Amino acid sequence: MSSKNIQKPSEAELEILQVLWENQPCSVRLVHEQISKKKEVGYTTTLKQMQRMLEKTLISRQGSGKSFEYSANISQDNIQASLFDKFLDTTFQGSAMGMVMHALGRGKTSPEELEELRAFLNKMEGEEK
Amino acid sequence: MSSKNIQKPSEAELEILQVLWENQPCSVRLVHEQISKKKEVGYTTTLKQMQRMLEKTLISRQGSGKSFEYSANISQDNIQASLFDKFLDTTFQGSAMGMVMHALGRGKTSPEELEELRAFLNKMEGEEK
DNA sequence: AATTAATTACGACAATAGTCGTATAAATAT
DNA sequence: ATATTTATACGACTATTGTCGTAATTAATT
Repeated sequence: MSSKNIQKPSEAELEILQVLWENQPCSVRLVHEQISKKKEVGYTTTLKQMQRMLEKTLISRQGSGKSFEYSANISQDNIQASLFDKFLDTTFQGSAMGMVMHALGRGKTSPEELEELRAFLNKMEGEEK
Repeated sequence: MSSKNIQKPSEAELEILQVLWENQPCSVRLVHEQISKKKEVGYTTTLKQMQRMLEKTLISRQGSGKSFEYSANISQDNIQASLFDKFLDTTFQGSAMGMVMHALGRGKTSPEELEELRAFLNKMEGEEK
């Protein structure tokens, strides 16, 4: 099996991981500020959340006393792989094509991206022998 | 805004909706049997779940007394659109291309599907402007 | 009509998620 | 040294989810 048995992070945890992946290592303060841009929430809420993630070893930290810096213990790729399959299954009945077409058919994809995708496709068919 | 403010169904609710979309209108019994193929769970659990979904008006039913038939109140397309955006955002930072490539790069896509996708792509570029 | 079988209603409980308030502790500024 | 600010620790509470057991109801059998 390719994707390990990662315990699925909750919605809020995922948001925090998101910030970490882009800024780690960083402080709770920073994470909280980023999160605050998207939704209103108290500082201690974010802090508590991260403390729990620490216990679950979803993240880790270095430093001491008043100044800690946090980092994610899982890579984004890992999470993506792990969540993707589940999502595909429950929402698109496992049809990757169904999802891909939905993704492209939303009208939010630029011609450049379509071109990029086409190139990717060519590359895949090339390898596929 | 294109996708309405649908309250996100839980995992278990989604599984039930899944069955409904394919069999509606149908009984709790049928739903439960389908669910049972995937995981072990008591009949009353499924029933309770569906009763709650009824309250939330996620589904509705017709009939009376002992024989009810249930149907989903939301279309699969709707849910897909609604969940897709959220998932894209939290897991792939909003990059549809990132997700599409992940989907294709898993090595689980058949050549036929790739061909199908290519055709879809051509069609899109044709329509564009 | 009485018994049996199937279905629905209801209440309860544990686990998880999300949210804060308050208390401590540490660093900084006065 | 003290006061002030800023972080962290900790406990608590609410809402949601997932799970059932048990009771009540309805339909079908005998």
